[in-house]
Amino acid sequence: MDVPLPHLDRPFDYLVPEALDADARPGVRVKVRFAGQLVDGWLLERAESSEHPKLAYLEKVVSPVPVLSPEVARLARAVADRYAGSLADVLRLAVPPRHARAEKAVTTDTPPTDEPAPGGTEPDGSPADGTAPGGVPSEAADAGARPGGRAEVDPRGWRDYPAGPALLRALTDGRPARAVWSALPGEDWADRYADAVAATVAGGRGAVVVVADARDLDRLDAALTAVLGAGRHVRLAAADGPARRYRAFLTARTGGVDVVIGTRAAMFAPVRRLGLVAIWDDGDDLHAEPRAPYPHARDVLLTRAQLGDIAAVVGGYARTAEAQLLVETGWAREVVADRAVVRARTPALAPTGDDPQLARDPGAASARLPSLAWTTARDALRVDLPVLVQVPRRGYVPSVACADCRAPARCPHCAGPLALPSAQGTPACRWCGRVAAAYACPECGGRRLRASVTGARRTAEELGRAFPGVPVRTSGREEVLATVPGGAGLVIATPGAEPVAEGGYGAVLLLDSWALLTRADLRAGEEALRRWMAAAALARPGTAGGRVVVVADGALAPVQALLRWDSAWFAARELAERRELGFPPAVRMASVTGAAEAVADLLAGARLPGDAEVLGPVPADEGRERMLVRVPRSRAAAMAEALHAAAGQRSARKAADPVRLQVDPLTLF
DNA sequence: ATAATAACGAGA
DNA sequence: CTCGTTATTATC
Repeated sequence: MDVPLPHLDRPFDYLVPEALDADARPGVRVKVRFAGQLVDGWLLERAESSEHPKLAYLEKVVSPVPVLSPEVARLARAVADRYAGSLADVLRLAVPPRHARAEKAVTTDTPPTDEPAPGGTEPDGSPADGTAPGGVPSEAADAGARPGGRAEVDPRGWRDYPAGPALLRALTDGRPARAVWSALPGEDWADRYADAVAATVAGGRGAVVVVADARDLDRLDAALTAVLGAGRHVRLAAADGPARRYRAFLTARTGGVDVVIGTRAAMFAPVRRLGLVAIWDDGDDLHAEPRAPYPHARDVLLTRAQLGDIAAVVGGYARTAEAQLLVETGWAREVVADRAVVRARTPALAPTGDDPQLARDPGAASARLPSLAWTTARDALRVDLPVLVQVPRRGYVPSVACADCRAPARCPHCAGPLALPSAQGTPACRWCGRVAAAYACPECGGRRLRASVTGARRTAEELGRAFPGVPVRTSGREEVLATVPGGAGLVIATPGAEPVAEGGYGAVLLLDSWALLTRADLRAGEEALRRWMAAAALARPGTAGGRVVVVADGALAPVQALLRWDSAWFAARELAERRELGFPPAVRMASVTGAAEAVADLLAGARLPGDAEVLGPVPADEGRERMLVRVPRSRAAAMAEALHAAAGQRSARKAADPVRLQVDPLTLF
């Protein structure tokens, strides 16, 4: 039933009139009379009988195309359960709005088929909750004959990773390998994903690959066309418009292609005999769906892999704490290069202290650049190589940190972030609301706090003046460049918009890292490292003259991780810290946001597991407030169920003011 | 939203 | 005890 009310989140039985018998197949959209009015719905299954005493008739079959495949229906239910949401909400995300003309064009020749995914394990909510078997098979275990004598796919660049060739063989053999892949600097990730998809297709299975934005999608699109040829895959992205999107969706649904790539809209794409799900750069916040129930593409894909014995690859230059958890629980195997190979591919990386000890050169002074950054850029330009300068976007969140050692200030009670309500006020926790009157920094004992604010754009403009005669290009929100030519030139880019340079950059400068590192965000360190690695990966290797300068204290952990190109180390550290503080993904959290009484009402009615912790309330925007519920991962399903049921009670008695439920919200404040 | 149903209270 | 009215709850 396509109504978002949580208390109606269950199937309803209807009689099928004779005239609709042929069209009324599972997966079609229908219209039914419900509570006196016509509402949209989904036909989930046909049955001989019903428990319900008096049934109404199906009013109409909207279209005979069974757009909802059984696999996706099952996935949607699991996702709704995980996120304390309704099936109808998830289906709205999973099946794009119908476009009649596109439907006519696609379905005239090919009817959809429903081949169940092979294997299949019991849905248990989140895949990482248990330690399911999986991982990349070892070389030895893989030595045997492959079923059906399938052609082996050349592992190409995957040879740089000891577990890489075995991963590709597993894909061709249709085994559900699960990999967390740390890409080498300079790696052509799109080519590697194209290889993985080709290996899957060679084994007669399909694939879904999700990337964060249109630029990454274009790159993957080109790589796949090169490897598979044209017409073997479709792209599915909301930005491509409703008609194209629905057309691509139907092409996949009807088996016209076995490979779907796209932005997060593609995470639910129906693919026949799905054998591989993959995500690139899972730390990018664009992977988090902003509509209820706010599922994350990584988690949806992993749930999908878990439900269907499907291989999964979570890849990026940097590793998230969530990916690290998959490795540590044994759910996935890591695919990383040997240290010697990492060293050979990494550009020369150096930190430069935060105090801008300005260079003697007048140019550097006017650009407010630390001298090392300036000389590094100058040297690269002299040998006719391009220079990338990464500057943070405007509007990052200012935070409160220790004035002496600059450690982010955290609440002594719940470890939430401290904020200053006014310039001269007392710091208060943004989670539990407690006032930290006598705050003392746990790192250095300092008692003074400072807000950190940095200018961003000006730096970029002044840089151009520091290197006269050098062409300057910018890539950012308004205009994102995909590539730049190889010669001397300055490229100023905001994180995520860095163009690829032909032959690689001679120098990469990472500026204003201060702003990234002190953001009042749980993921500040992880996010900084992710952005730095993404930019630094575009530099040439050190042996070919590539250099990277990060304007940050070399003693800080994220900076250390960058210098050693070891995000696995950082992710493990990050995860350990979150275990200690009780943060996701080590625990599961849910946020409940709304009018104060509504939030209190919902929580009062929720039969939460006994070990659930309730934090707050803290003020949220527009006069609403927010509470956080925290449970061990083993109680995640119970918490989601309890919150969903409580929301159901409220909607059943038509409680007026709405409450927003969010499981594992991206930002906790 | 709206119809069935339970709950309630006044008058016989 | 019945009827008429109102709160409650389920919605095939």
